[in-house]
Amino acid sequence: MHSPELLKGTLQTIVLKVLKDHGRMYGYEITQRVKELSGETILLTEGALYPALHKLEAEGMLTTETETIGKRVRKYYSLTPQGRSLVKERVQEFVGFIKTMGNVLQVNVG
Amino acid sequence: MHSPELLKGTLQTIVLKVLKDHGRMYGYEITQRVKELSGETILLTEGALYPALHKLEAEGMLTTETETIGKRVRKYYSLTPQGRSLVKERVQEFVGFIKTMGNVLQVNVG
DNA sequence: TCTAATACCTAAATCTCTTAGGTAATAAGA
DNA sequence: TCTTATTACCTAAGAGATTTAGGTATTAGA
Repeated sequence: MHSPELLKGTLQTIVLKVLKDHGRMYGYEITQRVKELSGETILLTEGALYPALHKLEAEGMLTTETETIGKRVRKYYSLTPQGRSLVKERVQEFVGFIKTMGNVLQVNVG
Repeated sequence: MHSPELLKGTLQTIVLKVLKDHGRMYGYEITQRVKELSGETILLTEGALYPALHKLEAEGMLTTETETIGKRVRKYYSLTPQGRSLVKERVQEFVGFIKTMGNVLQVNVG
């Protein structure tokens, strides 16, 4: 597990990008996908994830559909057009930040 | 200016690394050096910097010497041996985090 | 002489996240 | 069949790092 401090501020970016690449996903699925992509080092906590999803939905970045599998309910999230723009923005922002940090820390981050 | 959210958790790493590369520095000098290295995009706030320096000093990572230039006081910070170890650790941690994020976001961060 | 820059500092508020709790269905193993 | 782990959603209190906003004072420049 990475120092959780570094993760701050990246949650939205991660969620949006994973949704863009994979399409329609539900909350629990997102945590599993991120866990896998990160080699078990990024373990999203539900206490952070669900409020983040709700916030993005309230802002019009995501839409939801509820599906019932057996008696269990799943809430699927998809990007809206606005959400798609936001992903690009956030990812670019992150890449820019990394380049800057590479200069400041004098390290190769490639 | 980068989204300040991304900066969270990186302040200590930045301060330590800049001190390692440049040697003995005072607070204001650190803000200016980081500003310069980052192409004016990382502007450390004093409200974050000074408490961070004090904390690192209290933890034995930094030592201080006060110097008076005219009537103005400067407080110089230097890394202790422990501080030197911490820099390596923090920078490695950051680089690892970036690599992981590269996988999660499917982007080239080099 | 007024403002900007240099130089230090603290404290309240803010924001994000962790921790810790709650509910419930399904799968797997003893 | 009983128990535990996993799946699946959620909220709220607390913690921690940073911003915002304030304070003091010297020096340089217009």
